[in-house]
Amino acid sequence: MLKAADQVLFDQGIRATPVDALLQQAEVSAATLYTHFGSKDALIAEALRVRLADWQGVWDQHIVAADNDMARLLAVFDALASYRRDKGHPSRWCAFLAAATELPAAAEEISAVLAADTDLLATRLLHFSRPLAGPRAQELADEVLLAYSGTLTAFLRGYPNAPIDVGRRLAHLAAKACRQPG
Amino acid sequence: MLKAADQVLFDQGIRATPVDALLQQAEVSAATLYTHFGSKDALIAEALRVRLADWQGVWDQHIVAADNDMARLLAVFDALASYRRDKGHPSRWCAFLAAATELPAAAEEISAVLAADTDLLATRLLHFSRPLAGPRAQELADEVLLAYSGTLTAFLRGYPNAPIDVGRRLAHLAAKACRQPG
DNA sequence: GTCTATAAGCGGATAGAC
DNA sequence: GTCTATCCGCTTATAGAC
Repeated sequence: MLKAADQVLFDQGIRATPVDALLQQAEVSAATLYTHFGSKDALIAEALRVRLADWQGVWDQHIVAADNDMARLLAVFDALASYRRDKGHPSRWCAFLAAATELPAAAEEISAVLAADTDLLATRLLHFSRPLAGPRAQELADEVLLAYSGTLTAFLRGYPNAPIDVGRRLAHLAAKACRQPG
Repeated sequence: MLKAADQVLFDQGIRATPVDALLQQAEVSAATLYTHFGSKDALIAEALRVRLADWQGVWDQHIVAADNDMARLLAVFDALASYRRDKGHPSRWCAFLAAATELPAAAEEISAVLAADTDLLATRLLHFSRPLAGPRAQELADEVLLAYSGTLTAFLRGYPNAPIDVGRRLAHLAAKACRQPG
């Protein structure tokens, strides 16, 4: 059920997907969904929570595998590539940003996950920016987050090609600039 | 009517806004909307076309005002700041990207405007990248487009603060790097 | 717990008068 | 061309049997 929801909701669109489509995909019946989750919104929230946990796990692996400060900062781009590659059904772009756009008056339960995603990004990128940029760590973290968000949005836009490479390049430049001010 | 549509659709959300809300905002009646536009989708498409034309005009002004190659490339960020400042009701982020997310199976009329926006960005940024980056112009244009998209998405994410400054900084770095390879 | 069938409400669109 | 009133379909959610 959750797997089906993740696949269809974030590929076809959250609001564009009627509950019936989820039921059909999961091969269960309406009553089952509503006894387990209570509402479509609650199902969305749960699917987002699962997704955030999965994504964090993939990112963790790439951080552990990185062997220097620069690689740890840029691991977020490698993790994104892995996450999308390993997932059978890659979402159209970013499920969290899609939810923010499609559900502007989302239930607290939903917006909390979006905030958690942004917070995870901001916190980790700042952490990994410190050894590279010292006092300019916040500046660097902001730049990398922007490059990362730009990469995600490039999937939605369909342009440019190979957005992960472009975003990674941008982040790399930003990191080098903070080491060599001017 | 179009002004009301632009304000409400792209601030409250396209799908989240019922036709009734647009009618109330514009102080007209349902029949009026449907005789003039034919459908909600057609109204959305027209609002997007108007918005693209306005945006292009603002960008034009900032290009003309720029007095060197670097300023012309970065004018897109100044134009974005102007556009949002001068608009009474700034949209939540980018109307075109919002439409792409909210209407995944959009009518051709709508997706054409999105394609036109991306095309305008890609074409102009490549044009202004040439004098700065020469053979690496495409590379630079991709990077600036990514930084620009990241800036827009930062409005949706609510983070980082001052996204236009961050995006502009990234684009500037990318341009400098193309002038000084390595 | 899961199914079938159905209720309740909303949103987009239209009919017909003026 | 605009309004009032209304229709129709879709979507979410529930009731009641098994």
